[in-house]
Amino acid sequence: MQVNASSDGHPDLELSDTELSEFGAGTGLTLTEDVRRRQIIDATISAIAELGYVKTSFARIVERAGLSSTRMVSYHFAGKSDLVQATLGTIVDRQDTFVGERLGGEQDLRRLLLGQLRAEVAFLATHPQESTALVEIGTHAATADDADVSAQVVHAIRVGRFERLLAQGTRHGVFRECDPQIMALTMRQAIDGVVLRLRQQPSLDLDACGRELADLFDRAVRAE
Amino acid sequence: MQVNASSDGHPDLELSDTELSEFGAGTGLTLTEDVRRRQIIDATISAIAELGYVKTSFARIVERAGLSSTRMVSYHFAGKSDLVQATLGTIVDRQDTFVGERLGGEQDLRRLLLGQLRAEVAFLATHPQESTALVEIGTHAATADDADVSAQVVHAIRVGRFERLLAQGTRHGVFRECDPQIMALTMRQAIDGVVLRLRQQPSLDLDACGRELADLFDRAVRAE
Amino acid sequence: MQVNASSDGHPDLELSDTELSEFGAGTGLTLTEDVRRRQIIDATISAIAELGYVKTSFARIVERAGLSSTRMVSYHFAGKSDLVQATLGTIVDRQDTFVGERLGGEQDLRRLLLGQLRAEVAFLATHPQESTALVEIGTHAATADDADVSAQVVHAIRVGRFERLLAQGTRHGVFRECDPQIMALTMRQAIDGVVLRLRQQPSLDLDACGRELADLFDRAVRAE
Amino acid sequence: MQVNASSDGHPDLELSDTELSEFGAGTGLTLTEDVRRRQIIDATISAIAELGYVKTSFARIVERAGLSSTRMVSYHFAGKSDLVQATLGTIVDRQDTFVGERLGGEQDLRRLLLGQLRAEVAFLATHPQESTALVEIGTHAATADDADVSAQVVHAIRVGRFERLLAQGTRHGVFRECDPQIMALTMRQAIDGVVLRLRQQPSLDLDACGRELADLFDRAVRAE
DNA sequence: CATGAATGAGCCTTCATTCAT
DNA sequence: CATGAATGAAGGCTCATTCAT
Repeated sequence: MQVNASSDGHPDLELSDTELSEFGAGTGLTLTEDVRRRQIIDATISAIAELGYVKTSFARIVERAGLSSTRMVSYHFAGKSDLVQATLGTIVDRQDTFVGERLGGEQDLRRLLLGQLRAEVAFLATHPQESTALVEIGTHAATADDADVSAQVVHAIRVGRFERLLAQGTRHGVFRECDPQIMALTMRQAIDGVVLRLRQQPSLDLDACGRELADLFDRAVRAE
Repeated sequence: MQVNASSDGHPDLELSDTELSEFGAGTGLTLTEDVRRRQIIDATISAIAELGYVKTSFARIVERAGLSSTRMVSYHFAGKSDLVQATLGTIVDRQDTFVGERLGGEQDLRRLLLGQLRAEVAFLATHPQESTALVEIGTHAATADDADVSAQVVHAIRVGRFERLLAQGTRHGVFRECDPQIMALTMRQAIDGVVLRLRQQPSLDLDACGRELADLFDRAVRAE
Repeated sequence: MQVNASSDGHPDLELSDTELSEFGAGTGLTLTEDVRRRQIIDATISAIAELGYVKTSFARIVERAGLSSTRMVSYHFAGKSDLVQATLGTIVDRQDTFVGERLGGEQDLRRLLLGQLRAEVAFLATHPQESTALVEIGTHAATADDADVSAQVVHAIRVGRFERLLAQGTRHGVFRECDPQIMALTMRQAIDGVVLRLRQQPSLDLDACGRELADLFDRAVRAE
Repeated sequence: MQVNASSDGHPDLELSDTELSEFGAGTGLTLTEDVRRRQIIDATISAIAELGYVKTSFARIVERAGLSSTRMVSYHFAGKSDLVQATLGTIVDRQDTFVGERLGGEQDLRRLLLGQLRAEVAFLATHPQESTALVEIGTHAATADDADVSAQVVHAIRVGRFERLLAQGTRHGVFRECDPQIMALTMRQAIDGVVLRLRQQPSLDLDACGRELADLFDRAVRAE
């Protein structure tokens, strides 16, 4: 994955889906993933999901992974930044796989957009920890210059797909004229809002949420 | 701002909005309690906005306020939690005042809802630091059980108004049937998304954003 | 009261009962005691009794006294040391008065010694806070060179009486030959032990304790 | 030392008594965990003995141990509480060993009781720092609810043995009928009193003290 | 007689990282 | 491949005291 390389016009948020799904592999991981790395990453996901990004430290991670010392983490990852990046990549991969299976070879742009929305909410239902961790990482990446992962990257990954679908749909007359950046961002934020809500209200009916959001944005984008 | 109600007027932050910001750095003067608190709160807002919630410490705050030691902060506030709470209250007050002036005595529910949306985006244009800090505080309040401010409180403040307007509008047939919780949450998240976006793209046309969001949600909620 | 001046032979622990009871007055207090000082001292006693010497700070004291700021304490007392000294004096005065009334004009040395023992335990029953605070102050005075009150002074006050009675009794053949220092110290510690025990076992039968201790030391000191 | 039982053998302090005290200051060497812990504990004992419990901080401890930073302490111990607990355990172990050697296989209850008394005073003569630190820890454990070590535990350790010997002796008719709690507590306090006294009067003849106390309690408990 | 404001030093703890095997 | 040991920096907080009215 190359963050700054893009195939066509848009400023700096253009990453093909193929490139994006390679994100998790960037540090040398292959299909025969290092078991230790995976163990640590899973512990990181659970820690971030349950403690929040801020309270997640090497100490908390090794506790969950049942490792002997924090040295284990810094041995397998270059640093905190690297660990977060790898964790982010892993989550994105899993979500991509999940969503990809759901969408199949769907070609209709409208069904593709709304399907993406609902699939991401469905992913939240089956992978609450990954989803929560993803939002946490995204949120904190946005904060500081020396953040552990680039805000640009996370944003591109998480908003880009919606943006491309919208722009394409508008060009084909499927969707009305609108600012795809704002609309995509709102979609992203809407899903993340559900993630946040789920924390305070674990009984939340996610299926209904998915339908509600799909309906909401269907009305918001459809050509008149 | 009152935490449990929808009306205005925060218990201990009722200072007039006259300018106090010129009380600057390291004068050595002993200021009156209220002025000092305000000075510290303003430094806190700017610190959170620029550094993010996590990197904002007493040390960073006193640097910005030009105070002698971090002791100054813990002298005027019971603790970090108290400071954050007071900061939150101050920001919400300022936003309430701003939005209140914009909306005037507007009675029409639709114009009230869309006006609230656009006014909050307008507030972001004139008060970017307050807006950013507000999102940061809200985000981190959602994280941990022992957060400095209650997630419930922040959520109620920031989402409640939209939710009430939506429920009311639906009852009166102005808006279509929809889940007011999800819709209100999405509005909240949409605005916060713009705040986040502004950080990476300071040239963002906020006026256009406001219109875009108003249009988006107008389509999403209007009775058919 | 003059700590170092003594009327007769023993090294540095000789203070007449009269001198001792003036201890509390040494800082200018008269019968028409300053109300504020008394208020602060009482708050100090209760704080030390309930929180322990270590956790007792100006902040805790003003809380209990309902005063506005710690400045109130440092205004009425030269410093922490002065406050502790005055508190110690007040407690010793109260105990002296209590014990004095109990012993009346008793002349018999054995009854005087055992009566002192039992009276001090009785004081503990009616004045648990004063007693606890007294032990706390005594204990912590013994610790460091720059302690708030001189260990010598506290020791002289609290052990001296027993020592003099013992020495006198031995001279008159009422008590057996023994080291009056060790014996007096043990008496002091025995009573203090009851104070400590009372904390963990508030249901303790203090009357029985008093009898038990009196019996114990009666056997320990009586001439054979 | 086992907290809940009367026998010996502390769970994690079973290091042999071979001399390790020459592992001195700032060698820069990385020592094995156990040795480092012992070094820190010894520094803690000396600090508490000389400065008192209250003034003993991580900073004072690392000074004495010649370590580079306070981080060294929190690296080897879970926290202050853990350090105090380990220190307490170490001291009790040393005293148990010392007293055990002195008493040998003594079976006679009276000689066992008085021997215990004298052996503890003898321990004070050879291990003044341990003894002083022990009293300091015990005193401060008794104070607050969130003390570093439980008052119950310390009391059980330090008074329990006397109490059991007394109860047993009374059952066998060796000692008179008396309240074993009060009597044991008084013995404990008597020995602690000598510890306190030694601070102010280092020339104290501890051998004489031991004899005096043994005589005192022999008279106090013997069957008539 | 009383008060508010300010202060520097110290506390224990947690952090991610580096140095050695 | 794995580990133990060590580290400096920073965190929020409490302390008794002093400076001004």
